[in-house]
Amino acid sequence: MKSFSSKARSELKSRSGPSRLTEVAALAAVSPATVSRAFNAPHLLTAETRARVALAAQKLNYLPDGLARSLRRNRSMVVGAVMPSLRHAYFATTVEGIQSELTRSGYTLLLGTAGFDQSAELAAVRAMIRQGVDGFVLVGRQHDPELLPLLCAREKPFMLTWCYDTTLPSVGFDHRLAIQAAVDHLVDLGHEEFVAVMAWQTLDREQERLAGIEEALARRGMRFSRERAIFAGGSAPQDGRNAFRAARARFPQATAVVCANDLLAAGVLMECSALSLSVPGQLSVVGYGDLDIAGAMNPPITTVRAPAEEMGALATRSLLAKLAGEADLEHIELATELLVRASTGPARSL
Amino acid sequence: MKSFSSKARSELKSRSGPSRLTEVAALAAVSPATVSRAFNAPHLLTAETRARVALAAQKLNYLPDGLARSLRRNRSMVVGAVMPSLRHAYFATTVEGIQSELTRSGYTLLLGTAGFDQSAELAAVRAMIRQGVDGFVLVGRQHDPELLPLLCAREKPFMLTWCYDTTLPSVGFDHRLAIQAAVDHLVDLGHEEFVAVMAWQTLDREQERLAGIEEALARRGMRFSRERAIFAGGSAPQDGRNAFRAARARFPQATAVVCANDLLAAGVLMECSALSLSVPGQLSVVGYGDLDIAGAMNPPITTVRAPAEEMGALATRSLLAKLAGEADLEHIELATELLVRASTGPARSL
DNA sequence: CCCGTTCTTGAAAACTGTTTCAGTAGAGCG
DNA sequence: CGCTCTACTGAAACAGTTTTCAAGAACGGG
Repeated sequence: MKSFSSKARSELKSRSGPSRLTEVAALAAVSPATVSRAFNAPHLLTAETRARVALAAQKLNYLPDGLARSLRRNRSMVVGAVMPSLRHAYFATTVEGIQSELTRSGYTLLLGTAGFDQSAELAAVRAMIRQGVDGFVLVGRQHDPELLPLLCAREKPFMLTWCYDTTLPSVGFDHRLAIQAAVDHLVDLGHEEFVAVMAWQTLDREQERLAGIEEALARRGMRFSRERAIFAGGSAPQDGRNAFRAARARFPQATAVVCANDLLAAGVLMECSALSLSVPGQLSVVGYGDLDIAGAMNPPITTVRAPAEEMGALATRSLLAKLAGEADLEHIELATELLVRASTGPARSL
Repeated sequence: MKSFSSKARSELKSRSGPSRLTEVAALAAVSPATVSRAFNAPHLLTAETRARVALAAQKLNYLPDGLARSLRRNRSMVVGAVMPSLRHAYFATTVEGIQSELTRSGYTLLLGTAGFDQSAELAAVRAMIRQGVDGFVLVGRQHDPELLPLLCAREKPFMLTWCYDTTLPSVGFDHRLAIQAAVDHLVDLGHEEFVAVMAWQTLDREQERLAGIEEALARRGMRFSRERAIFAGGSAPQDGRNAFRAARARFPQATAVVCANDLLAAGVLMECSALSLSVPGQLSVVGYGDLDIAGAMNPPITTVRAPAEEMGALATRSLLAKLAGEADLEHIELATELLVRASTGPARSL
């Protein structure tokens, strides 16, 4: 005991903070290498040594320093995700999916938000590379031109979510097909005059949706002119409300409104209620994304369910597989589902 | 040129990955120390050396390794946040507040979700400590008993959000006062028979709200029995709907419903609409939190605005100040605001 | 011209684990 | 008993920075 106390005193050198590997080693009377093995390759040690180390570690409340370990191993067990925003439940839900999959495998999440700004996204990715993340989960196909080269140069595997692409590792769904289900549904109900309420003009996903609307109508022999798409410049209910007012001013005869997301659709419904327009009696409205709000409105909104959480989870699983050196699906296409609710009905007879 | 190429070749040793500090040093023909200074204390160098290093770094596409730097500096420029969930816009918004404040100061965010489970929260914090985060932003007052001792032992500063406490570093508001504003409003409208629709029985915030309801009524000479609080066991609209159905079965004469959050309130409204109960004609409903959904419902829900983003931002600012060694406010109390909308009205005459 | 400053730079130690390599002890076998 | 083989452990190198200390250069004052 005496030998220990003197040893410990010389080791401690008045250090007070959290304990180091070497202190555990000293207390357990083994070499640092052995302590390291006790944590990383216990099968290499005698049961007795292992127990001694475990006891010492516990006594000192030892937590290995992940930075040092990551530095040496060149592996940090952290993955980075950059989302446009968390205000929209869409992406927040995707983050939940990422999280749950990561913690299952002992990984941690470094999160950034970039607010639909490509250079902010690039900056976030750079910062994360410096922090040594092992891989990335990103959103969408549109990025700063420097982004993908950077990821390649640093050999950081990544997965894209919210888009399906055969040339890039991605998990998503076809925004075109998804919205076409909604449009088809409206056409089946006899609608002929459409307007669209979209969020951001510059976003690729929005453009795809728009193309989807055009295509679906074209297939049924109708024409959708791009003027009939109003860009709200935001995706809060109030934006939808304003956009719909503008749309209605220009196309009063429209009987069907296709919205780029459920918040916009909720705004449209609010305006309808203010105008005493009956939904679906006089006007049918479809949303996109299946937020809580869609089911809660009165009437509940017909919408397309986007597999937000699944995308996060599957992207992460695929990424982790890649990190583990296993081959895994790189291009995953998920299905969407049209949820027919009470905001859509037969076209009013004119 | 010849001397460089041979030098470079010997340096490179067939390494192909991203470049190191020493490689930059070699290319710029200076010592590693100088390169380090070029990044961290440029004023110590001649303009000429600085330029040479900058050029070399750019040529090699050099990004400093944050892990090594953090290890040496004992400072990672990462802060950790553990939220109960991101599905609820409340906490997602708080994360946004944290994020924006962090990026402003060059910090990065390590995010965890713990789903209202204290041991999961503890595990997340442990993992983050291993990853070397500099400090924490957490939610609420209730934690695993080991959590705070752990943070103290590791000398990790932290801030609590969504609670106001004079003994712990925290930024929040008084849940009691907040809900009392709503209750007072209802009493002013002549309501006497209350029920409450709450989410989780075990949550401290819920208990405070409940206490707030009791107190507000007591001050006005009324008594609120705890049986009149129904715990939905969740906070989706559907949970609120079910809970309200149960509440109504037991207290059919109630004219006012106080909900612990807006999603629950939305559910209550849905059930009312299904029962053809007019709101606010026959029943007044108040929510809590000012989610999008509250303003979008029909009628829009009277609710108490919770400063979710501000809490995140202020907590972060205070944390960063502490990390910078500056003293800063440790106990910040924010105000809430009652948003009177159309879901509340005079008590129906019995 | 010499000495004390000040400025700029480099050498080497440090940060904390991991991993390779080599060595020791014990077991098994002839 | 000696040899080989295996199982376990330790010494030392290593990961990529930062930082301390000291040395050399330049410079001004006396």
